[in-house]
Amino acid sequence: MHTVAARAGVSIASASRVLNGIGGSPETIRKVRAAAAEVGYVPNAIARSLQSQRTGLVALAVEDIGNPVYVEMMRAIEAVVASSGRQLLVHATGGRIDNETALLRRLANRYVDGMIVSPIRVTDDHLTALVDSPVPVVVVGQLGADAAVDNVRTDSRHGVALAVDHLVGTGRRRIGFVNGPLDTVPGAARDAGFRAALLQHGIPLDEDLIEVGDFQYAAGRAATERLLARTDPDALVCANDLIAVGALHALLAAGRRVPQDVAVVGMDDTELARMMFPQLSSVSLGSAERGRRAAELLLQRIADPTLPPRREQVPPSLAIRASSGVTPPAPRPAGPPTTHPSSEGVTS
Amino acid sequence: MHTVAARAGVSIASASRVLNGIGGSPETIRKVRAAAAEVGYVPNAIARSLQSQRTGLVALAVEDIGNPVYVEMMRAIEAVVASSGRQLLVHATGGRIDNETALLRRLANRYVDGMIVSPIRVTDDHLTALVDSPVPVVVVGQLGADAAVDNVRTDSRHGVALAVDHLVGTGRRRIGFVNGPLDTVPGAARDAGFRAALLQHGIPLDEDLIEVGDFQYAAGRAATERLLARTDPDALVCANDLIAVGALHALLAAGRRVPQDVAVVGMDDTELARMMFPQLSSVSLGSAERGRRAAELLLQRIADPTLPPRREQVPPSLAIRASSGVTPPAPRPAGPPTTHPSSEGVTS
DNA sequence: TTGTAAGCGTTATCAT
DNA sequence: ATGATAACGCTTACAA
Repeated sequence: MHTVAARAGVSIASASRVLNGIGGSPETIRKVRAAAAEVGYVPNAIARSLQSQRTGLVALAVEDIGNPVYVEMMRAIEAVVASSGRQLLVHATGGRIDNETALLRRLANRYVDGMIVSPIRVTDDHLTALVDSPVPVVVVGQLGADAAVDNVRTDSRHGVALAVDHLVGTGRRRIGFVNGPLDTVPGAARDAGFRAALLQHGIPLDEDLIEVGDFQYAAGRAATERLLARTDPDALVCANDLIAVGALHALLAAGRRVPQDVAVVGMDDTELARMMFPQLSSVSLGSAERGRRAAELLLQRIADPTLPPRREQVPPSLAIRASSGVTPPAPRPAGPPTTHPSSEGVTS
Repeated sequence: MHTVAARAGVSIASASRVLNGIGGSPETIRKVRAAAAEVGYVPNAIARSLQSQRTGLVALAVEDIGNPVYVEMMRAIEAVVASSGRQLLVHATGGRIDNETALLRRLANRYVDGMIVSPIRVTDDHLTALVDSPVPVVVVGQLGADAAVDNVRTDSRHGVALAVDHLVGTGRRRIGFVNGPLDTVPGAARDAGFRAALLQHGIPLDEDLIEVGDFQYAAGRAATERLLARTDPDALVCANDLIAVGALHALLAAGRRVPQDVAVVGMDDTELARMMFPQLSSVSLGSAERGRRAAELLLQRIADPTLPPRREQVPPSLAIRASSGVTPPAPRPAGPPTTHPSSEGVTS
């Protein structure tokens, strides 16, 4: 900038004005533009931000970008964020809470105009960092009732209940549950939901039917193998779709037919559920909708930081597909996946 | 900072020193720390970066985070980047080139210490932006031979040839090709590779056997449906794994058995290929390895910007699985997916 | 319209 | 060890 101004023979202020398109005589504009082009001037966004107190950047922190549920959430967020002229940056924390806190510290210190965070583990320390963030933060996921942060959640306990209701309603009684880690917020909520749902139906709890792994494909498969080695379920509720796909593999490898011998229901209702054979029934937790709302809350708060903390809730719903259908499916799936899965109902 | 210094009754410089852990008498340290805690001081990273000329951030721009190949690449990059104490931010461009250029302009202007970009379309304008970037940039993907940018590539033409060789070698003759858009770099390269490979084997080209869509699941399915409506292939090469999954659905829906009637080979060899029934053969383009190398090149260049432009190449390889096996598979897959797919060879 | 100068929030240099 | 003071690169009153 200094160089450009000198080269154009004008003051640094005039150069700045021209480069920002405000004012300047035709002659000045010409000279400055020429000088800028000659030296290949590119503005330093950091310096500009120091002055303007904004960056035009918004960040999203999730545990695992490999999980399609976060991809869907990200897409919904991106659409909203882009409409405000900002750009979205995503960071995968890998579930390492120190990493997440570090990110929060670094990014929230003004590198971005705001953040959306979807933590699966949340400590006090972490919560403090969220609340004290210098830039607006919106949390997607369960949070203590009194946390003073904008928050969009779903009711995953109810989501699990939907799955159990459906399975019980179609005659299943030995219902297994393949969950993620219990020290995570979603893992704990789903565990509680599963136990409550069985109780609701008067089905005695058999701990052998509950198995825990990570929220990932390989872990889901391994967990299901352990479960099958010791007991014999007629249905499996899985804490997310990645686990459900792993369970499907384990079941088929063990010679079980799905859904005839064992029905499978996943959670998150991602594209992955529709990609499988048989297509997976899955509980939608409204991830895209939660993302969209979180982004809107964030934009509102960026516009007006004095807003009181808000909380929104998106209800779960169940998409029933072949993996838990009551009619025996053909050896191979009958048709291509539909674009709008929830339109498929159970046929009985 | 100003406030903290005043409150502690010391100069702004002393406060800065204490907060950065350099020097200060015990008494000063105590006072400053106390003052900082009282007012809830958080450093402004933007201001710090203006001074230090670094942010500790590295960005990765890819077309579509929903594509598992980019997830794998991202994980490899993240591992390297994290080892340098930096954090990785990802941006999905959605293939919109203006978006990518805009991102480049914004981020590369010092918001990040460096960028890795994997463009699927590249215009002159775009290339200029890459070359002129104020911060180090590494490109993953094909680029003009003379582009003065660090570049990690694979040979996707050869990758397609591997697939065709394998199919021809197992007796297939009517080999179809479901590609992505021809106006993308990978789409064009794969198209050329397919045509060259057929020629190599003396198989006459039948344009009916070639179909084009997007690099996505739904597009792959639709493209395959169009192809099946007009001709009758005994094998299908797909330009990536998402397309291959779509093709699998279209084939099964049309009553074709895989691999007995139609063999299917995907590309990218992502986790998705191992998740399907039957498991998909796929050409690995070494995405994780390319990511890892790109990250290393970037760190080197950040450390020494005077380095000459470098170019590295990662060879493709073929993982053969059930979808193109010559032995008729069981109605259901025989076993669970293996962690290391390339160890599975064809059995005949 | 144009130039001077005062920030934006830090860090770093240099006397003291 | 500490305190002025000058950067860092830019924007923006305010005067001229």
